[in-house]
Amino acid sequence: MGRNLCSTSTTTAARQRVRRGLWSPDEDEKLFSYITRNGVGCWSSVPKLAGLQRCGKSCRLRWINYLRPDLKRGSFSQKEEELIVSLHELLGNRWAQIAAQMPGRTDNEIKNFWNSCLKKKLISQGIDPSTHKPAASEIQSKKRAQETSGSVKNGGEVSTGDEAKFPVDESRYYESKPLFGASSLPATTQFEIFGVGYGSNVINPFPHVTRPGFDSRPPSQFSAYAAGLLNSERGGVRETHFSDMSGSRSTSNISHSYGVTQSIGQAAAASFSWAEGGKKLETLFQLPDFIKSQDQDPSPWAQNSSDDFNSYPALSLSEDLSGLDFEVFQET
DNA sequence: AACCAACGCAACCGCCCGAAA
DNA sequence: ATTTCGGGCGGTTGCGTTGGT
Repeated sequence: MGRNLCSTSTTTAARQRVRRGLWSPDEDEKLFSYITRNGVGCWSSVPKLAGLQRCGKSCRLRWINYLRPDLKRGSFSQKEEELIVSLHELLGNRWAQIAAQMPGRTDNEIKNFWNSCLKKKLISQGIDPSTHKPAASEIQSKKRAQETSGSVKNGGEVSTGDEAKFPVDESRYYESKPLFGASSLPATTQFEIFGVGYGSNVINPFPHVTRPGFDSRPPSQFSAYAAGLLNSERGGVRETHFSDMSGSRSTSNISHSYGVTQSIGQAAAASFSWAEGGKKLETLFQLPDFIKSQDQDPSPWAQNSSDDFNSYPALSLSEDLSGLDFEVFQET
């Protein structure tokens, strides 16, 4: 079986050829610029074409987990937490599949969140995070409690714990109810969900950074733009390139800013910002005016700021979206 | 102020799979 | 049918940050 040099080669020469470790702002710019211009294609050729001394795999990960403009970022909401738990119960550690149901979130992000927070939270609630059933110790203590109270069910047997009382929302863990409806929404509606889903948290999750021309806009504009970037291979955006490398520097967070010119001749701006300490790069966008807002009427998601994910056909969402043409771009 | 442990997260590793040669 | 290659995925590592002492 073939092996990717990046991931498997252990020769010193091979390792010396590619850079490793944290990405520099310059590398991020190069990768972002390249992908924005050319779209996602053959990752193995990206480093060479983009002028990077990284392996293609590293470029791919950097794009998917960090540079992609449609990433939500920011902390997970309560509803997102619940959705992750529900999906994990269904899918197990299939993070990519879970991420596919959560636009704007990456598998890596969800995986990290699960391992660092949700797992512990479930354990603290007496739930075994791998089975989503009460932990053995919890069953034992419950059994003891029932025995002492004299209200033991089923002759004192505690088989699966399904009937045990538990200090969590039982319906979540013990009912085998379907998580998502089987209905499918019209494509336009799904696009709105997609847009708002991406955009809801995109509105400057980093309040210390000012994004002129962006923060005042409806989120779906950003979303539509982001979707177009990702969809460029399919013709959503035929050609997008950086045209103005006249960066501006400030003393604080904004280190670079660039113009992004669409093939139709209207400009958006993207800028890279490094958070305090220079450790984290944020990709920021100033959106082109030509992108029409698709959610003047709030979408279901927008209306439900409480994000009732269970109301939507999330299991089929990603597939449905893949077939969309993102007409918002073609309107221009 | 200095030290240390815990935590969070970006990045890497290694394996698997499907497509192409 | 077999080999090679590229991409995707889940698991793991390591570093920077944060909070407590």
